[in-house]
Amino acid sequence: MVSVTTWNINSVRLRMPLVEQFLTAHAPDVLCLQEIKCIEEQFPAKAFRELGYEHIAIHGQKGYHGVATVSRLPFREISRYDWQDNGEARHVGVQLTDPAHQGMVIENVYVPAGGDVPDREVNAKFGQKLDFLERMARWADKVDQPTLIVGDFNIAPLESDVWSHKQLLKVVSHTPIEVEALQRFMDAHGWTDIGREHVPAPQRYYSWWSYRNPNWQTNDKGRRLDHMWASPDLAKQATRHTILEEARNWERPSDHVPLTTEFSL
DNA sequence: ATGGTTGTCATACAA
Repeated sequence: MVSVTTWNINSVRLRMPLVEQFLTAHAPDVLCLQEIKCIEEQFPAKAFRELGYEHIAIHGQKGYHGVATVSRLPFREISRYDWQDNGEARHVGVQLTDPAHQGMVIENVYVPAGGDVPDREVNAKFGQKLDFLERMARWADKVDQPTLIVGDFNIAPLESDVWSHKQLLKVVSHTPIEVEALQRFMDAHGWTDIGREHVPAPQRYYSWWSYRNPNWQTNDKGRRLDHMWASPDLAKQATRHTILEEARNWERPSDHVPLTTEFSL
């Protein structure tokens, strides 16, 4: 069995106590973090090692963005793509090296949020988000190994991935143009959306609730921005998928919650 | 239509 968690942690240094709480209680084999918000030298590697996560791949930058993958299973870092073509740290790829794990590739990605206005003519960040997705699609077309790609995709593609489809149609993260770009990425490899395999639409499934709504639980204006997508054959080996919604209620929480998938490898 | 919050870094920017 191999278990993998993805979690946008929104500052790994600030939230290391929550990470420790999560790892102690749930102990996934691999943890993919997004928005670590630090450079490699500032990453709390020692704390991870002491928890048994001795294998660490960090792609960081000062203050913003940044991703890291930590693991109890041995891996080798294989890639750091700049799909935005602007030097931001938004991806790191690793491959498990123990033969028992069949060379499983784990890609950890943080798709840009894309700013507020869903129009690339007036909002460059939105254009960068769309370009990022197109470059991901071109890359996915060539993927030829069993791969799991996880992370904060910053897009909620399905109607049941948001609290109100109608009210969010013009809100960045749920606009048709983004959903279509994400679909091109999906079609380029034929990924399986593991989250929706295990929690089929139209069931409620959210992974993020804004800090701007203090009554997040009562109002439940969530979105499914975080995803775990697998190559078709690998997806068939996914046995369990969990959403740790309670983590949104922890003290000084991230606005995203951890998602975990277990594979029979 | 507007503002609501958080984190980093330095008082603005990204989400």
